[in-house]
Amino acid sequence: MDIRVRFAPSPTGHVHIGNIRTAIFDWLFARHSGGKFLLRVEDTDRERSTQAAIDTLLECMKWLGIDYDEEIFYQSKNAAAHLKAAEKMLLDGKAFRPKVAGPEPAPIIFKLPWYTDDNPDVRIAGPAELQVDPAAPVKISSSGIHFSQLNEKGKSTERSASLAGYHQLKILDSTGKCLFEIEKEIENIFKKDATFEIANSAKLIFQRREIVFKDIIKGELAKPLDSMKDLVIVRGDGTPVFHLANVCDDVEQKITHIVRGDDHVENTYRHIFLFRAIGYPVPLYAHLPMIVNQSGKPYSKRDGDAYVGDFRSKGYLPDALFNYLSLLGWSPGDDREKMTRKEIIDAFTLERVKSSSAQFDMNKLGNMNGQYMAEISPAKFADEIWKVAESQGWTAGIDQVYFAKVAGLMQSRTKLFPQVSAWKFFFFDEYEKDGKAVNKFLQDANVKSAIRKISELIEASSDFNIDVLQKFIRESENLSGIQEGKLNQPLRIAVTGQTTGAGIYETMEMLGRERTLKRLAAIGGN
RNA sequence: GUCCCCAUCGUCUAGAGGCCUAGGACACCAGGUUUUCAUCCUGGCGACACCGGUUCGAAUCCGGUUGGGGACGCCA
Repeated sequence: MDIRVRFAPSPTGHVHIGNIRTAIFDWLFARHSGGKFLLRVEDTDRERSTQAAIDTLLECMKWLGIDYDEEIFYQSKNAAAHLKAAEKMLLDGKAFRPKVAGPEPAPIIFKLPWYTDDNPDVRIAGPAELQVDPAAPVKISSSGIHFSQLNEKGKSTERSASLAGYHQLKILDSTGKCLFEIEKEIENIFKKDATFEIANSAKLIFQRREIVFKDIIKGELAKPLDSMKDLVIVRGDGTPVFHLANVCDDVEQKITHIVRGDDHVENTYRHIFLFRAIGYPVPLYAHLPMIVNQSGKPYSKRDGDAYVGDFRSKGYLPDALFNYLSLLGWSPGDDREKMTRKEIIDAFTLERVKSSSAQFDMNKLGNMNGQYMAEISPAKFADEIWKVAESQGWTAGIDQVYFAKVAGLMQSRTKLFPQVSAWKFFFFDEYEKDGKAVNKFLQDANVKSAIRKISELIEASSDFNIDVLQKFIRESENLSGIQEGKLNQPLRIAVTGQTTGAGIYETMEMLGRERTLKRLAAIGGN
């Protein structure tokens, strides 16, 4: 079989981390199996769909290296086919237009089929009974069954469902007397539009049927038909509804496997009927567990970090994010975590996807990103980080060769590209200083005089390199009675304004004699 | 409320009835390397939600309880 899967986002906002994870799993499955990965933009909600959202989606996919096969399929362009399918169902008696009061046109409603003997997805679950509120009549018509149930506290709640779930229905009153038998009236209901209102109903007994499918990830999933309703497939205004469009397009695109978030499980039960009604084999399903945020809640608009673009602008590497996301709800089965794209593709199977939800962990992503960062070649690192500095707008007049040297010094302690902004002290005399650290380390008179001594030693020397700098610092420490090494941190703050960074001797050497002396003089005083 | 789903360290996970005294990773703690910082190395802390059942044997199978999530639109 030629495997064909699709990623079908609706472009109504930014792509968030859950969406893109779905795309990643779809893509991984397609690439692993040698099938096709198709992109379908579900833009039937014309009011909320925007071109900007489509653009950012495409950009995020490209950034993460998720490529797609064939042309992008725009759902809105296939509306005619959706409507045609609905008309056909109307003609075949699989759908109907309810009578509506008022001038607005009626929608088209798909009717869950009454006769399901030839439908392998429907099975008999056994006899069932439901207590109903005798105060409210049970209403039965071609548009379904309507009744009220009493809860423990005696509160009455209304329910309606498709007739399809109520085979062999008998309605009994409180004495057990049968008031209605559905099999006797079913022809009248469907062919002659007969309606019934049965007062004093106390109990419904019927043969329960359920719709079943085998999910590749979750295993066998079933839902009783008596808890399902017929569904609108075309709105009163004549536009197709998601369910119809989605299924028609899957048929159109010859989709064989549907891999999507498990918030769609309930839709699947209905879509299976739609596939059958259209006469297309039901695809195989795999429902992915959700990703929840760091508080364990589903992602919502409030989770600023959820947008894929944010990860990019914060400096995360696409390969790191991809790798991390692939491990959310899936694992190769051994202890590997950091894996190349190819290793992930080779190891990926839907059967190994977990069925419980996974919590997003920034710490782990950060660690993963660090591992990828450490692998970047110095040249590429210098190149990438230059671009970031450029976008931060402070590269004018900076020598790129010198910049590359600084990058080489700083690479091992850079976790995220935007941290480059802390390097300005290498290039400018104006830079941010950590005021607290200055107060803490540079107030002591003895330290100041020791720093002054170092300046003198540097000035008197013709050499300026790591070795002599280290020697001078030790010498000054000894002269001032300061423990060896204790001058390092004050010096760092004096020349960089920061408490962290590369080795202090290397940093001073990189800065050069002139700048170093100038900054030391500003502290030690002369 | 009804229906559906889920449940192993704080987090991501390994685990297909005996290889489990439950393994790995992140985080955390301690020590070491780096005369700073980061990296790195070593060690430590730390979980089968609960109750029953099946079995010689259960994290694993079954039932129930609890907890969490999802779906119940002329949104997608």
